[in-house]
Amino acid sequence: MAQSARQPNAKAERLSEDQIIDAALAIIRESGVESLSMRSLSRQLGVSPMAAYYYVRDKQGLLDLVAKRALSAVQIPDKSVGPWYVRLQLLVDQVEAGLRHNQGIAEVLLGRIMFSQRSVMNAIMEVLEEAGFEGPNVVKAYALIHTYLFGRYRVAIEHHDLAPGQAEEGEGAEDHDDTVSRMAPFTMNLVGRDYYHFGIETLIYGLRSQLRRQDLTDVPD
Amino acid sequence: MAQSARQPNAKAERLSEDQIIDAALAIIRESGVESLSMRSLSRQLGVSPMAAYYYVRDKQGLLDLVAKRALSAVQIPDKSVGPWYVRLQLLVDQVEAGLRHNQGIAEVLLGRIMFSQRSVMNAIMEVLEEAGFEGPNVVKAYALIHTYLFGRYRVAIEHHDLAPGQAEEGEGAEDHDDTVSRMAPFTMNLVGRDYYHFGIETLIYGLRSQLRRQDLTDVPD
DNA sequence: ACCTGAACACCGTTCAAGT
DNA sequence: ACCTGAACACCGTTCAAGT
Repeated sequence: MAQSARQPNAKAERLSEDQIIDAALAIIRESGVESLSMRSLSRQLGVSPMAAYYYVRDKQGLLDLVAKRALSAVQIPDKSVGPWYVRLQLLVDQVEAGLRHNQGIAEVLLGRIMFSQRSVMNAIMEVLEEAGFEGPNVVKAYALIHTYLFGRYRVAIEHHDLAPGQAEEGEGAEDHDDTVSRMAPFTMNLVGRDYYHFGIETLIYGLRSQLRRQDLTDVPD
Repeated sequence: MAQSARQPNAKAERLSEDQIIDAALAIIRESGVESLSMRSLSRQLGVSPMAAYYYVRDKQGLLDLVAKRALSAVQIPDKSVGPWYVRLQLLVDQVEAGLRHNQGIAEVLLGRIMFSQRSVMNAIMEVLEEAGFEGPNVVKAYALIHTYLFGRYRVAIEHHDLAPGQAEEGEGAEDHDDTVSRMAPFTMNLVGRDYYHFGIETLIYGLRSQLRRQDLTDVPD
């Protein structure tokens, strides 16, 4: 702290990867992923638009760093803690906590299949293997979980919905009907904790059914 | 056909909503949603950049039209065709067919919760109600299906993956290791039909488990 | 009614240059 | 080594204007 001549609360003289990630996360939390740009990042950091390019190859590289940070707290549960579905639950709960804490980050991770935190992906797949999934089914089961975990944040961003009665027809014109929002409580539900639990629970039940089916049909004919 | 003086294979003199949708779908199918812009659309149509704005309010309006068209062929199955899960299967299979035929369109629909083809959403929710889901659970079950159906297309766009052994560490530098693609068959699987069927099957099994649980716990205490 | 053109405030990225 | 500045090829959208 008293080591060098750095100003304490102003910005540091040199950038660092951590500073860049912090700035990016600040933007994402405040205004959403869609307003994170290389240029808004540079503004946040108080540097020139090109400064961050010394640390990341391109914008995708930035997103990878950010995604990695968001899931960095996830701990791989020990085999002793319980059966596979309990450990699976523990893993996805931690991922969900990371997503919830960094609102808007799920968007980034959806298409990247855990490029950054591959260890989390591997842990989930190992649990699935121990559960009894084999070969391509391990990947399929993982991808199903992945899609739900990261995809659900993209669903229903919109609030301004029309009344459900009136369907399409009519040749255009501005239907700016403000009869709005019998749908609003609907879209609300989707980011809530009970929806998350319902979904994960359903997925795990479904996977267990798949295993039972697999056992029955796995006898060589 | 012989009615007016329109040129047959050149572009028509006046735009129409249908022409605009066709042009947008052509771009999406050829180069993906990310390269559909109001400007690329205008180039495709051979008109000025602002021409389409007479027909749509903004880009989101364009995407709504496109999404609606992609699902326009979906037919609501009659109640006589079978139990709820069979009709659910029929519905989602048709949606999937629409998505498959218009590669890249799922992206658009994921965040819009069927803004355009609400009838499909309603049909699915009705089936779920007949299955035995009640109140908020109908929406939760629908959202789960929705997320899988439209979200899975966003997963694993990337092909250039690193070897799975080597984890992170090291202070940067270009790891342009071309040890690539033990992951490549993985990303391939995710757009295949068998992955789709595995996912939907698992979801339906899971939903059936939820119904059984619901029946057991629905007794007033 | 239907479309154009210029303009504004943005993007990501390359490339040469500064310290 | 670390950052800047100018430039290029893009965006979506507004607004006034043309036919």
